[in-house]
Amino acid sequence: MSKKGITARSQNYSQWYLDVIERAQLAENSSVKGCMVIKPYGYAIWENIQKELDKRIKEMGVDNAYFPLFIPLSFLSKEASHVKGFAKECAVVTHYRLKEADDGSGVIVDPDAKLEEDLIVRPTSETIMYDTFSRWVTSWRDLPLKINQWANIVRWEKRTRPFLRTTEFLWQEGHTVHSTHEESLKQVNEAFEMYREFAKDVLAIDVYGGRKSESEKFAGAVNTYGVEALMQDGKALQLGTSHDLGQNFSKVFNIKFTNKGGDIENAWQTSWGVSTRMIGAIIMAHSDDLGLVLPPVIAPISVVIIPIYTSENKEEVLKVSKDILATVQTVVENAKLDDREFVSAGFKFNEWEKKGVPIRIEIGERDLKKNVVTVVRRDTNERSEVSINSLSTQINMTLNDIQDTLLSRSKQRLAENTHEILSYDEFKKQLKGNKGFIKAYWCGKKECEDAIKYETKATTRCF
RNA sequence: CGGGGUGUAGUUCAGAUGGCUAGAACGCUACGUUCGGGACGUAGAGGUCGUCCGUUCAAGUCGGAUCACCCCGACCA
Repeated sequence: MSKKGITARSQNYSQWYLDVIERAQLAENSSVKGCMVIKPYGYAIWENIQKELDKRIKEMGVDNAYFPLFIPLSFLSKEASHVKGFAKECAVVTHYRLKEADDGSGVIVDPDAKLEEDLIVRPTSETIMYDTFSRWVTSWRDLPLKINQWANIVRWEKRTRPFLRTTEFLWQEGHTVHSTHEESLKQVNEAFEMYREFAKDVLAIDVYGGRKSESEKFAGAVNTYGVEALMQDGKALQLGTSHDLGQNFSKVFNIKFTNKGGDIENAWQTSWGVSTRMIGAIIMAHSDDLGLVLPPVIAPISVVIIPIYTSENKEEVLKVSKDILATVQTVVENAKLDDREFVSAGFKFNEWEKKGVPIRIEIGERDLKKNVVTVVRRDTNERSEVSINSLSTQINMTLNDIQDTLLSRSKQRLAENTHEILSYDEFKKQLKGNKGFIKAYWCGKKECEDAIKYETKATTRCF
């Protein structure tokens, strides 16, 4: 056992999850209850997720924009089921100026300037965006309108969990407006497929996708399609959702356009999003008892080089290490040489292991003699000696292989937990008290034959 | 909102039945020796024991109140 070990998964999965976050320095609790501080290393992962996702969003013809953090309370109330779903978790701003106490003590006391209309802090941006869209859309020529925003949102959940459910979190929300339902449905599917592929190609997580049940669909949507991943403890986690909003919002926010024939119609809409919860999914899908394991595509550092030297050969080892860094950087930009002094090599091994760096290269006396370097891959912890000549190609291959290995593990896990097709009643019975395995059911209705419904408690239960 | 728990150093915690001039580990600072799996030595810095009130010659320790946080439920598109 190491000095400050991480709790084993088998012992306490929930504690293991928290330990990995702490030891990998991804995030920590803040002074504000339910809100976490995302530390530089954790944020770097988010930035890589953003980079990869933003590219794919733009490929769908979607533009980025930014809308206000505050939403007039009356906006939220316009769509009946929407307000019903979100009201309970909204933070509300009722006053706008603090004032100093009259006694001159400088103490700040409660404000007395009451807002004319209360503002809520956005729990999602449908309403504030669609109010704007109603002015942007007047003709069929304005459609489709496709907008995405990267933002923070606030949902006052009673219980929180780092990355999985926090009071404030970061996400991306796409909102589109179309002239026909057929076209908006296509968009719902396109976003859904984008998430599915993103999970596989970038996060190396195989997902189960399908239509969410009536009770789990988005408040205000006609239908919600979700992608769910299976974690190592056998529980499911919702990664992303894509909503068919029908005309529910366009009717109450007056998003209307004049069609080619000169008639005025309500538009058809979609919305879809993924959040920082994906970082939680990466942790739970890939990591082990030694710490974080990151898929190379989103690892902030994909190769770390650790020189091992004594006072006698320090100069030489450092020089070779710098050369190796240059070599590795010809194939991966984000390689790093850890040349910190007064920190032992063993400490460095441990630290980068906890942080999930996919490949570690060790360079010491033994390697120099043989003209090789020692390469250790994080996913399997296998060590091998690689000659310096073939290093760059070897690194490239290994990174690809790590990404593939993580995905195939994830695939296997999902396959082993085969979805059972059950009657709705049987499904409900089994779900009750269950850990939250993904289980699919067919409600028996003809119109549902093509989209088997599924439900999971993963997003509604903490572990 | 129910049930349980905890507030003592930067962090994690120890301090039965009141006697404290409040400790440990890790972390931190300085110097030196180290460096193939979390190094070591020496010297240091660091605290109104969550807050308020009470009991007592004496409170980290006992009582009351209050605040905060954590866990288990309930709730959670």
